This record gives sequence, structure tokens and C-alpha cells, in this order.
Amino acid sequence: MANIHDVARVAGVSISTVSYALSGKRSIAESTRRRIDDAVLQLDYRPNAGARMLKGTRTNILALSAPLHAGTYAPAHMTFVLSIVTAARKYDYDVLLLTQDEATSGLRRVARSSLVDGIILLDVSTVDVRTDLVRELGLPAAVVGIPRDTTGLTCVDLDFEEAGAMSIRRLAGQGHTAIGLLGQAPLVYERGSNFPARFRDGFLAEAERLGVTVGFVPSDEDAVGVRNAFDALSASVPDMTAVVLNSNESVQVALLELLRTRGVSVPGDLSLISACSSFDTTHFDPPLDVIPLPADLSCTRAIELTMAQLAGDVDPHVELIEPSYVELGSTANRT
Amino acid sequence: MANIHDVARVAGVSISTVSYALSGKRSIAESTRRRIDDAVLQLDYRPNAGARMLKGTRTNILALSAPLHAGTYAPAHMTFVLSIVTAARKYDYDVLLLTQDEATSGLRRVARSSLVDGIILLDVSTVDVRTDLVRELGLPAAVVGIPRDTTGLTCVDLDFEEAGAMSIRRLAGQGHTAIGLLGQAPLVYERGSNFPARFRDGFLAEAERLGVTVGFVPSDEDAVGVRNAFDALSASVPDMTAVVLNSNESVQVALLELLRTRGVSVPGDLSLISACSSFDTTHFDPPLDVIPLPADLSCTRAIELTMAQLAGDVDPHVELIEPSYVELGSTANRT
DNA sequence: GCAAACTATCGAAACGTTTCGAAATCCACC
DNA sequence: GGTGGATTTCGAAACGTTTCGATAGTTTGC
Repeated sequence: MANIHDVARVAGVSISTVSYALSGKRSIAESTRRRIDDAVLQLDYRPNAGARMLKGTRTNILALSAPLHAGTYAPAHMTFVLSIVTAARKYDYDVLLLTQDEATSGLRRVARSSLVDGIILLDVSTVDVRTDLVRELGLPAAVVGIPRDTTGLTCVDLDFEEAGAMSIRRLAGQGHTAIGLLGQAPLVYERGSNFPARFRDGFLAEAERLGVTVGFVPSDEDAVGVRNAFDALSASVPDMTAVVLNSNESVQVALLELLRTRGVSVPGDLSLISACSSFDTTHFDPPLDVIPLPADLSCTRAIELTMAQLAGDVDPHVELIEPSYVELGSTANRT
Repeated sequence: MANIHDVARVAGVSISTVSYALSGKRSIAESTRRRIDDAVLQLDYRPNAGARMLKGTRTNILALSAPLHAGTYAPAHMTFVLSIVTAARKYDYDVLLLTQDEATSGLRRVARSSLVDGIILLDVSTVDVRTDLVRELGLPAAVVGIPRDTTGLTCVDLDFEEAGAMSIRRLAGQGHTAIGLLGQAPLVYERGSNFPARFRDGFLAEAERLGVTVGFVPSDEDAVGVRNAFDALSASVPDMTAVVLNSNESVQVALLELLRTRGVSVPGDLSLISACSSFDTTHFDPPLDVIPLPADLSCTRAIELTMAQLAGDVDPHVELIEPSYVELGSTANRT
């Protein structure tokens, strides 16, 4: 494989000139630069990554810690991973994927061996060993999600509490006074995954503030689980006229199917909001109003913040992304 | 960060002794080794990855090209990615994730800069530019999936044709003579994703051989699509008594739901086989007989073959993994 | 008791960059 | 024509390993 010496020889200059021409850190005569560019092209030269990592202070690699817990919704998870990789590439960074057991131990390994310049943590739970590790390692890092203790951490996430409140405000504004919240699988809440809890808390707090009657029931993914959850919800909220769905795609599909068989019309009999969903609700029948979970925004911001830390001009802090509301006709004024 | 010089100083030996003690490539006195181990522990020393890559011939990093096409079933995809990472770690390899546009261009970039020792290609289609790139780059590589032209390539995959044949044999052996195949989304076949086609071909060929009447219909994922597909299948196969499902989880769930509403009992009225499924069918109602798609087997083997190529003792070839049949009571003898 | 054969350790080169400081070249100006 | 200041280029050190060849020190064989 061609190295910088080859390029220098072909271009008839010294290696330092080649290096400066490629990095642009010193001015190079136009004619020289052209000869170097030609040589690079001709030899299909690409700087050796190892040498670069060794000498330079940057490896241009980020570690992505992405464990896949039981109960994690794979498509959403995948979307986040993809968004991270895509965002990182914008800064010429590659992503080293650490999963499962390696999500923690691998973090220490790659950090201590100076393989990576920074760390991205996905799917953090309320209390997460990885956050301690990040603090200990002292590398630039961004956490997608908000753990309980955020000291010294840079965190980004959708403002789930605000999203919960937003869904209540929307429905209350339409005159609904009995609103249900169909949540994730019970397992998800037990595990300490924090965003469903944050959503629920925002939902309940705003309901209390506005004096709206609400109920909350977690739901399993299969059709039976959804039916049971919905019936439990109906029972706990008398005369329920609206339901907020903070659950994954299959639950929402199953619920729509259930309502259809029962002849419940949306939004005629029941108003529905799909909250914090990473999937497309426009092709549902009917399409559901949605407060999107913008994986790309969170991930782009996480990468930006990591890059800013690398440049040294940002202090640890928490950034919440403002939720938005997309109207698709699945809610109606209470008549 | 501590380097090998620090370890040498603390242990009171030269750096080459430290290196040999750690690599085990030359014998080291027991007492010296102990002192070195102590120093390593005390300093929490880990060899600098860049220096290692530069000097050694190995980077201990693999590139994983995992594009996510429209229509790709995310959970299955995720399972493969996870399996690759897990298998790679067994050989002390880390995985660099290349997705989307970078799945191809990034491959060249990381290979030419000697960032990776080898390449894993996921989700290859019948004709895939990435296979040409792999041939060009000449790095050790393994392809999960079987492209049309396999010359010079090392490929691993489930024997989908045999799986198709196996499903026919099972049902024919139970006396079924009119069997339907409910396939993936039409898009998947059009894109040239090859495993669904291979399954279908094996299915059709064996049916022909055994003189069984069959029909094939692709199916969209939503409830309506599944209903339409099933009805089309029923229409094209008169007196159909068995259906093979080579589709993703939501289609299978939707079909079971459909059959339930229609009062069709499984396997009483209709025998069902879930073919090449990466998900768990035991919690379905009823549980479905399954020919599993063993992501871990394919991926483990892909990694093994890449490692063998690194060691220089294997020639490019295709390996098909024998399918297995798991009986869970969703098929019955035709009465 | 001495050469031969090990064993344990060391020194130094090499891997391919980046970057600092200095040298060389050029131009303008007095 | 010499001085000063830019501009462009070069040489060499450094990054942290691995590994080759060499050197002590220790056995072994006769």
C-alpha cells in the first residue's frame, strides 16, 4: 500500500510538504499542491490510520455503547444507531460498536487503549454503570437519555416530560376530561429505562394541574396484552374519550385493530395520540396524531456536543429537545 | 496515560522484555513476569492501539457493512449485527459499523487506510456492488448471504433452498397436497434481496418434485396487506390445508389474528410453518413450528472464516448452513 | 574445566505519520 | 547589491509499539 514517502517521491517533494499539503496547515505553492494531488490520486494514497492515531492526538473513532436490553424495541434502537453513525460521519468520524456485555467492559478497553476519541451512550437507564465509567474515563462523551445523576455528564434527549404535558394540553384543549395513557411493557418501567417514566410523570403532572381525570396502564406487545391493557384502562378511567399511546408500533397497530373490531371509531368515539414514536404513523388506518421521537435530532446533537468537547469549548450539561406535535386527524373536540 | 516505558521502569526491565512478557512470544523468567504483571495492574496499562496498528500487522478491527434498506426487517437485522459483534469479540476483534451510503464508500476508506483487518458484508443482494469492492480490496472478508456471482468470495448463509424444500417435505409427509407460501413484502423480492427468492425457489422445486399443488403470494406488513395476501393465496390454491410463512414477525402475528377472527383453527383447519424466522414463535398463540434462521450460527461462522483467512489457511468458498425443524404443534396430518 | 547450547534480557530499528524549527528561495526596497 | 521580510520547502524528532539480532548469564556434556 502506498505511503506518504511514495507520494513525496512521485511528487518530487519531501514528506513534510505532502503532509502539509494534505492537512492544509501550512501554505503550499499552487504548482506543488497540484503535483501532490496528482500523486495522491495516481497512487490512491490514504494516510495510514495507525500512524495517524499514534502521532496525531486524534483517532477519528467514536465508541458507541448500545446494549440491547430485553424489551428494547429493535427498530427504534436501530434508528438511533444509524443516526449516530450518520451524524459521526459528518465530522469524519467512524463508529466502533459495543454491544451487550462489551457495552461496559469494552468501553474501558477501547478508551484505555486510546482507540477512540469519545464515547456515545445509548439507551441509558435511570441508574447506569456506564455513566460512572464515562466520568472515570474522562473522555469526551455524550449520553442519549437522562440518567438520574447527570453531574459531569453531557446528556441529550427529547423532553419527554414536556411531551407528556403536551399530549394532555392538546386533549384538554379539545374538551377531553377523561384521558388514558397506554404505556410500554411493564418490564420497561421496572428496568429503570427512564424515558417512559419521564413521559408518564409529565403526563400525570399536567393532568393534575389542569384537573383532568387520567389513568395509566402499561401494555404488553401481543394482541391479548393490548386488549387486556385497554380494558383495564377503560375500567380505571370512566367515560374515557381519549387515549395517549406511549408504546411501540405493534401495540399501536394492535390497538387500532382492536378498536376496529369493536366498532370504536377514531376520532369519533375516541381521540388518539401516538406519543414519542420513532416510526411513521401516517400509513396507519387512521393515521395518528404524533409527537415524534426525533432520533436524528438527538443523535446529531449528541455528536455535535462530543465534537465540541473535543474542541474543548463546552461544559457538561443537559439539553432537552423540544417536542413537536404533528396533527393527522386522530383527535377531535369532545362533543 | 501509562505507556510501555512506564511499565518497564516500574518493573525495572527494558521495554522489549515487557512486550515479550505481554505477548508471550518469548520465554520470560517467572519472577520477571510477575513484576511486569504487577506494574501493568498498578498502572492500568493497556497497549496503545495506534502504535500497535502501526507496527504490528494487525489492527484487530473488522469493518461491518450493514446497510438498512427499506423493507429490511429491523429486529432481524439487529440480531445479525449483534451476533457479528459478539462473535468478533471472541477473537479480540472490535467492529467498525458502516451503514447506509458509507456501507460502500466507507469500506474503501477504512480498508485503504489500513484501519481494518477484514470485512463482513451483511444483507447482500443478488447483485451487490460491495462484492466487487471486496474482491478489489483483497482483504479477508466474509459475506453473509449468497450473491449471484460468488467467485473469489467467502460466503455463509442458511441453506434457504433446502429450508424451502424441507417445509414442503414436512407438510407433504403429513398428507397435505395443497400448500400456500406467504412471502415477504413485494419490495423485498424486487430489490434483489436473495434469501426470500432462494427459499421460494427451493419451496417450488420440491413441490414440483413431489407433485404438490402450491401457490405463492408476497405480503405487505399491515393487517390489510396480510388479509389480502392470504385471501389471494386461498384463491390461487384450491382447498389449501397448509401455509408456510416466510415473512416477518408482524405478518405472522397478523395472520394468526386474522385466522382467529375467522374461526380457522391451527392446526385443525390449517397447518402452519414459520420458516426462516429470527424471532421466537413459542409465545405465539398457538406456537408455530419453525425452521429457525440462526443468525448466530451464520455470523459466528462468518467471523471464523475471516479469522481463518487472516491466518492464511482457507480458500474462498461458499458454506451453506443446514436448516433444522422445530416442532411446536402447528402442523397436523391431513385427515 | 571448557566449549557448546540454552535461557533471559536488552538495545535499536522500523512502522507512517505530524509538526517544530530552520533553511532556502524569492521579491521589494533603499 | 545588500538587507529584510515573506513565502515555500525541508530535515528531523517524536508518537508507542513489535521484533530482530546480540549479549550476558547459566547449564549441560564430556
